[in-house]
Amino acid sequence: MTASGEQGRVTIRQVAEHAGVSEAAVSYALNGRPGVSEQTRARVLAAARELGWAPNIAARSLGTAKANAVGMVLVRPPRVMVVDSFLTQMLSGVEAELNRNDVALVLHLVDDFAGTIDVYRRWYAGRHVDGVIMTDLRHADPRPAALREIGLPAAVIGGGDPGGDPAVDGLDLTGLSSVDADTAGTAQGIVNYLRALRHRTIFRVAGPRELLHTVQRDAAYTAAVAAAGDIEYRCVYTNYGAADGMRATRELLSLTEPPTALVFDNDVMAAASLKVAHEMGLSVPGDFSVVAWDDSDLCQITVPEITAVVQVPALQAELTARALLTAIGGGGPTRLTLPPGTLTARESTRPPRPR
Amino acid sequence: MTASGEQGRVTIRQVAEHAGVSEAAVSYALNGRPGVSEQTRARVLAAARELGWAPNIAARSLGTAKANAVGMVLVRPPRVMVVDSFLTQMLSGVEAELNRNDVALVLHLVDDFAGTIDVYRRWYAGRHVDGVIMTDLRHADPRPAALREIGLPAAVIGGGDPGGDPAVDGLDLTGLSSVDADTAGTAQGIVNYLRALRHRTIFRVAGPRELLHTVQRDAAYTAAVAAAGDIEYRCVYTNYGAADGMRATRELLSLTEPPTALVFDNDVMAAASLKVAHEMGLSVPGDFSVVAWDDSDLCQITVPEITAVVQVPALQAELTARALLTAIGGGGPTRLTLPPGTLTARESTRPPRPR
DNA sequence: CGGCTCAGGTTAACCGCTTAATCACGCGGC
DNA sequence: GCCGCGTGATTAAGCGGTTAACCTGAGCCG
Repeated sequence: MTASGEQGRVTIRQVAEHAGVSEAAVSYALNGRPGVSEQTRARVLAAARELGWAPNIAARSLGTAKANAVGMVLVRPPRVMVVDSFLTQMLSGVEAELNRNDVALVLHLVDDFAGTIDVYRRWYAGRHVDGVIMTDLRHADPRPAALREIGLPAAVIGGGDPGGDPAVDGLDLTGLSSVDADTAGTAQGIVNYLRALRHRTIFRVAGPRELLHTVQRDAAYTAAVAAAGDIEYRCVYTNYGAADGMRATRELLSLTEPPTALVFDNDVMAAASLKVAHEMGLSVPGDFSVVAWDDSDLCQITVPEITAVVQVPALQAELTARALLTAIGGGGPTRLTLPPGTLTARESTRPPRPR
Repeated sequence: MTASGEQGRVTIRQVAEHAGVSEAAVSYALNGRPGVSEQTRARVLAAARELGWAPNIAARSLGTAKANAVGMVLVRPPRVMVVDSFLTQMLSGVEAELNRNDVALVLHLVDDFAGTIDVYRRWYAGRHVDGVIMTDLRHADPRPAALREIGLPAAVIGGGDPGGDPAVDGLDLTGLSSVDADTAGTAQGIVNYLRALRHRTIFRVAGPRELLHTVQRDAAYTAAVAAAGDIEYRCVYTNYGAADGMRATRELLSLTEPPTALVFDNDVMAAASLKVAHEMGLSVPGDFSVVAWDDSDLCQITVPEITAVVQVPALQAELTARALLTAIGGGGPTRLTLPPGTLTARESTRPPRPR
């Protein structure tokens, strides 16, 4: 702290001179390794602090063959609004864990999904990162297999419920870590809630079908509806965007047998549905109820406020990062499931109008 | 591509053997440097491709004393929704430019603003990055001076209009690069637009006062209003959040002399104001008009749709990244101003009700 | 034909840190 | 009194590139 801003960074050598020991001793001392007495260790530490030394990570990486960094490749454009909020929460969670372990986060945006694997390959070959974190797993996603082939440790945020059938998902997560929310539980919660309000026709506006995320929810809803036994369920897929949400909502509400409740895979589409209701002269929750899976401020600035499920992506991401670090450290892969999201009832849900 | 997944990465040495030349020749060839014939260069390149070689960045960094990376430190939590969208757009822009130059982006989130400078210091000392990109400059922000002292090249997204008075802003941007939008022009555009609609009382719900961003807009609006000469202007500061926006809106609309138009520093607050209008039994744009500075999907899913100013943060960020790379490369600092944002008129603005 | 130049290559030092191998030395045991 | 041993240190060999300095031979000139 004292001596910064000088030309030429402080190296271990200067610390060694200053403390009157060899460079190796400094290295041992600074890394908390045996081989030096507590006394010299203290002297070295003092010297390092005094000179404002910080390890040259390039040198360290070269020596240890570890990058002390993990990478994330995102596909540009990062979809839409909500997802932005999701993204920042995830980054926040990931970083929380990485910081704790002095591991850096390298971010990379690619234009097309296909480019992702090339980046992984380069990262591996160049020892750029020690592992990667993935999100937005897709149906038949080539990344898990590629990473296994490359030999790069990886963890995935929302990787799929344990027990997800590889044959169905088109992917094999062997060897990868993953942390997922309890999709089945959440869907059940939503269905039960609406059913308790006496809704029997629940339609869903989902995300893109390619996303594993969506497919998982498909399965979860289907199961929940089947368990209830007396509910009519139906689903259309979208791209998560506001315009998509509006189109889908219009379509579903125009059916001869319209639903009494609409559930959305994100908050933006749920909010957009209110505009459609307005257009069509319908009232929410008078004519139909609305539930959003994924909460945000947005759900509270609409009229009516939207009933939503609260998830904690930051925590999920944090645990994923932890799992990755364990895997990098040689521990086996972790497979974790978080408790279901909790539903916050607001103004957009109510028993259906008796007919 | 062919030979990946083998144990032990491919080094320059193996490429050299494979091509039948020395390691140095390989280095020259791969870096497009003179010293090898076109013929051997081609042979080396072929060998490298065939073996799937990629430079070990640690080794390269150590040799060249360049990290080939730039860093961004963000303060957690990343404020709110909109800003999330801003963030992703910025990252997208930054990455676009960095990718083009094979420079990595290192992201770091800190809990308190104060920690930022320590990170910069460590990054510099450890040659972690060659430069940093800043956002959200504050009044009396300590970062520019610190970076200058440390000697780390830096560029700031939205750094302040050239001509901004250091004495006023409490900061000195000497030596730093910055790319800003034409705040003055944008404010003028908004004021002119509303004035043309015959609004004479325009109140503003602004962001946090600590942000330079907000202060710049203060100056811009004040100037625009002064130029018009016949407008009553007034401003309250918030934290950008939906709740803040609602509170501020309520406050301003409850004045004995309420405004006929409200301008907001972001889209979330503008959207939230519609809810307040609803609460108070007022109509938009019947009772007052609404303009958002910063556009997003959000402005199009509300009823009425919100008139907004479109900015291009991605471009701004991209140019900032470019400026940083130039600075790192030894070029002088760049100071750039982008054209004003363009106003998109939607349903939330209309001439005021004659009284 | 000797010597100079220059393109095309090679050798080896170095970047800063890690770590295996080595060493000095004091001490207890036989 | 000598040997073996453990402790606390040092020495030196990499890690995988970059690059200054040096070498070699062909081409050219006077």
